[in-house]
Amino acid sequence: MTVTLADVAARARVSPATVSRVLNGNYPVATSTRDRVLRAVDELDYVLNGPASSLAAATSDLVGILVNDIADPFFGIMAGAAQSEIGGPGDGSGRAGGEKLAVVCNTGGSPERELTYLTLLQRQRAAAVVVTGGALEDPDHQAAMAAKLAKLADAGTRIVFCGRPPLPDSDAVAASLAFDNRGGARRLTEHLLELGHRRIGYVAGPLERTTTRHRLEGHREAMRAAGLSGDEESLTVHGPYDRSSGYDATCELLSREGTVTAVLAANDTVALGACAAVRDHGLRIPEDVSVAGFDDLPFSVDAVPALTTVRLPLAEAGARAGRLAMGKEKPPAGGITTIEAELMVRGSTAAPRG
Amino acid sequence: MTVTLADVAARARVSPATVSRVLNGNYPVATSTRDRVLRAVDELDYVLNGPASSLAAATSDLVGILVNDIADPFFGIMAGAAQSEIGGPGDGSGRAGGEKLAVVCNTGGSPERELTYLTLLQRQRAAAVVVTGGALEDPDHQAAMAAKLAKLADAGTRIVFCGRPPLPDSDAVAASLAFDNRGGARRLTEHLLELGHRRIGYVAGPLERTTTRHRLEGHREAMRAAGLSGDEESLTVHGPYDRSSGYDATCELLSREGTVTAVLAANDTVALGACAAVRDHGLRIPEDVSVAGFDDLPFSVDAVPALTTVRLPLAEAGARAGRLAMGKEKPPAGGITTIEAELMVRGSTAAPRG
DNA sequence: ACAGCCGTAGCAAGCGCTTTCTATGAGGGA
DNA sequence: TCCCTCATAGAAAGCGCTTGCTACGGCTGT
Repeated sequence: MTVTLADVAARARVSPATVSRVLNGNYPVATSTRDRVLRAVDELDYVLNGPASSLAAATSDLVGILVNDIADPFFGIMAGAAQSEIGGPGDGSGRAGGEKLAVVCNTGGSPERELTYLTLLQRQRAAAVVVTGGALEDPDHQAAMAAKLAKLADAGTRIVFCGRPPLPDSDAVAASLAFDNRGGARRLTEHLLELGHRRIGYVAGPLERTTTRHRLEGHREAMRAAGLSGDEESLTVHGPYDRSSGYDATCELLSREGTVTAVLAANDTVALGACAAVRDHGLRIPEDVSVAGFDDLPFSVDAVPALTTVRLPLAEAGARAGRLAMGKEKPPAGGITTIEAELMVRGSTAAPRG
Repeated sequence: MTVTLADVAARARVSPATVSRVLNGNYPVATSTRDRVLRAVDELDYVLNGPASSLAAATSDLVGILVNDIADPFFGIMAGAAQSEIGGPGDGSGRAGGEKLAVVCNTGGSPERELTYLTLLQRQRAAAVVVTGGALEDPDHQAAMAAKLAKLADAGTRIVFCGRPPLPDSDAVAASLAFDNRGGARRLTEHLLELGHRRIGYVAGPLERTTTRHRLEGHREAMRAAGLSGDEESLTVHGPYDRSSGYDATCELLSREGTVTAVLAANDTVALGACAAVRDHGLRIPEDVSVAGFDDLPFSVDAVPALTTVRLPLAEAGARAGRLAMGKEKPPAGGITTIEAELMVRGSTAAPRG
């Protein structure tokens, strides 16, 4: 029924070993032989049996990319960029050689699924894994991750973090690309402070995520530096990284006494919800309330008014992570790189009413 | 170095066969034996060798999801929904059993990559493949796809189309879920006509895609039914499914003589670009120009004004495709289902000025 | 002219698992 | 009491491929 290596060998009148070597192209094969084999492959429409070959060679061409939420462009952009660095052809080159199967796995932000996917990839003896997105700050989960990653690394899987802080005390991760969330949030807050804002609400992400904490810390650093550290608790609301969370949190912020003149959102999606809430309260942006986001996703420039935010070079980071995963690029010394975040000042922030 | 089935067997003092059976759970094993084996698995931290097991069983637990653009939430939402139906635990159930590895592959809209990914999945003997997104209308590519899919189906891979028109003359595809793009576009256009618009610009997607054609056809049907079929060519501009295409096309539309009073965009992302262009021309939405999108992506409701669009039940469709791929749900008779599109009238459309 | 090499190709031994077929022991019916 | 049956476990034959080692010519060097 299905064509095997042996069939190709028979048709090309060579041994299976030779066919294998032609296909893998790492052993000298005479040109005439090679041509004969290739022709046979073509004529029989032969497709290598991946499991068999992975078993025999003890390696596979699977590369996994873990994301928290595949419906969120934040991850989509990184994953897409990584995938194009990893994927076989289509990146311009010819047909032969390192055709990796780059696949993205959606954890939905769930720690169990994260671990499960890692196990599944371990099962498949994945060649590499790119883990994106902020980590959970639960020590148990961190330990479980570290253990799992160590095992993967042991088995020869190259591991790269992208947009995720490095794992402490672990040499399993070949390279970590972390965004400067803290610095970005600090600069964003400083921008607001310079405009004259003093009461700044902060709609934070879920409590137990590193990304959330770093951004919040950056924000508070700036506030503290300006001598404004009193109302931290009452001006911060936590919620998931989605629009409705931004809406609800902003409603709450606006209803508290001593109303804020600006709202900083955990990310651009949350900011969109915040904008809606501000408007539904009959307030104008930025005249009555300034709003800012984080990430600079493509839609942010199209918000009305355009969203002031912090740009994260998602595509570049993803591409770099892809290259690192493929071993096309050498990891930085120490394995850790911090990627700068750039403040994008646009129409949604202005001086508070005077 | 790495733990194998035999190691587990030795530790549990049973034969490898028994361990295998415990792990696959489809053969009677005494409870005491099972417990012993499970304990050994745990103690040794055993992880099944996927390739080996796929090779021996001639099946794998890989399920591929092909998308055109992973950075586009249109695909992200479908893929995410499909993936949660397919993925192992985390969907609430316990630990055992059908833990499939649902992975999404990003074709970037390139026909070659589409085919390449299909080959790669064929190599891995994927259990199922979900193909999303509109198809290319190139006969050569369609034929190549049909051939490739036939081979996959032959090898036992279940194939499901999601948001993609059925492949003619092929029984390789187990089920096709197609969106009613034509009907949606028709109703959207009718809405505009009822408001009194007569000169309606259409920013279409790339020429050679089924989605583009169907939406355009629906639009023109409605126009023709209203006796407005003269200016079709001059009122249509084609471009990719992205924001800048919407911007550029709308600029062009607005600069042509006999300016349009409404712009219909190929999808919501394009509509965002269209809105920006309208604004940059010093025109107001919807007072001067109405704008409408398609898909009803999450951000559309947050546009200002909120975007009139056509809702496609992406999550439902994706989930259903996932279930079909898993064989959890029986394919409809004939294998083809058309999914209705719902008109969402919001603030971005209104009657043209007087 | 002969030994030694290099360039190629084949042999055969697994890789780690699944699964068919067979073996064994404990009960139960006659 | 003996045989048959059911429940459970093991033996062993692959699944299709890779790769270390061996084999075989024809060349080169002396």
